[in-house]
Amino acid sequence: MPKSKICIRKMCFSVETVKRLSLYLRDLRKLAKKKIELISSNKITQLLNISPAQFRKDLSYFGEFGKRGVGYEVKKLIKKLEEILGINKEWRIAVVGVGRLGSALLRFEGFSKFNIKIKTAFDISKKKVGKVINGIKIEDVRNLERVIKKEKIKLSLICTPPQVAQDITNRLVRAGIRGILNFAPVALKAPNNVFISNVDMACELERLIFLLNNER
Amino acid sequence: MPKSKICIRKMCFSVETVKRLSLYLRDLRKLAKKKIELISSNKITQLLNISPAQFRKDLSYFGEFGKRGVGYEVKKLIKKLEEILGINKEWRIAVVGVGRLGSALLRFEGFSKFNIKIKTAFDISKKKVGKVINGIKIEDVRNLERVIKKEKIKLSLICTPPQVAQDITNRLVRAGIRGILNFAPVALKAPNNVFISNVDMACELERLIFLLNNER
DNA sequence: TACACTTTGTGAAAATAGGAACAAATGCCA
DNA sequence: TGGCATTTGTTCCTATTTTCACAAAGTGTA
Repeated sequence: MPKSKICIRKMCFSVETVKRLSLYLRDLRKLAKKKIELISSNKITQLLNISPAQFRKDLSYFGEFGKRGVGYEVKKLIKKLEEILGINKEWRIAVVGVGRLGSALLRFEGFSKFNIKIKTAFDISKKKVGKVINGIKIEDVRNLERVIKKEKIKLSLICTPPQVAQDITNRLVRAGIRGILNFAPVALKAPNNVFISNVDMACELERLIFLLNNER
Repeated sequence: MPKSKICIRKMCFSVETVKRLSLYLRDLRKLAKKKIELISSNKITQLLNISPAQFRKDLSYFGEFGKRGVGYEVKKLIKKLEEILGINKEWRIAVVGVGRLGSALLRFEGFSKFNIKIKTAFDISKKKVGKVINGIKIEDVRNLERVIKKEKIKLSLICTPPQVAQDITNRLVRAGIRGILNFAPVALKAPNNVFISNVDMACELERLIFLLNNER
């Protein structure tokens, strides 16, 4: 499988670049909080374990944001990154599966920083349907297609058991979803124009165990 | 920063290889459940969006596990992968921070598949300390070092607010922890001999938003 | 203005990862 | 047994990613 590449402005870069942009943005926000106005590529990458050249090259795909001999204006760069990432406008998302993880996510306040608003949630259990968590009403999963279409939601989190995740994916795609963040431990299939990203605790833990187990 | 590499048996491979091993293992277990005894590199990678050559190369770092003209014995390969990953023996871990995510993890049954046992949990809140969730007693975070050392725990999950995650990391390292799975949205610093892995919802979501925002 | 310092942006080089392709090994069937 | 069909393990080549290194551009000072 070829690594996915992204091409805009006649240049191509990898998804890794995009992930790093998020990291930069997070650190820049911290700096802004500390009232730091100017930062060099050297300083900002010291904390992140990324090389300064990488930082500069990542940004270079999108334009010139620094001033030679000076560095980068923190506030300005934050604005630019928010623009590049697309989080300068609100994104409404759905959560499918209101188990322990799903309900933790419904209550998670951190999303608003990225202009993400959980608009609706779905579950199959009679007990949960109709309940309201953190202002979000839990809908019957049978109405998934209808609600997603009506609300024109384009992004969804999947927090269901792995056995039903693929079925949910198919239904989400049919309903017009274009991006899925999958927490279920299963590799999902979807058309090429639907982006899937996996949060996989198992893999990460196993990686750590492998490393501890294979030292020296 | 150079990409981290792992070298054993005179060969070097990337952490990506290790992550893929986890994916292979997961699929092999599914096949075993379906009573499938033999599988080819072609078949198993079809589901995973990985090339057969990649699969074979990943395995080749650790030995020869297939039979030419035939394929791989599912059960045998599962055993081998468990051995390679180090999950053939029990790993006891700690969870620091019993908020919504932390308590969801304490109740998560999926760990046992990887021979992972949450041995202890820590929190700062008086309300939570002493409570037992899913058989796991919540300890006062002030006793972190003592308990970790006494129980000889080597792996920990961090589910605290980001502001305290670095301080917790420092204390865990002092107590002898060798691997950390970090859920807090912050880049943690630790000595080179301590492995850190991040589960970063924010980055993943931002990546999806970027992709949706930059189509065509 | 001249000169010494910084720091960016970027083309070129180095390092890394991925994939095609094929010899070697195995099974099957006539 | 011989020939054909599979499929692995591995080499070599290609593509991608990261880093190096330096010109260009800006600041500060005398």
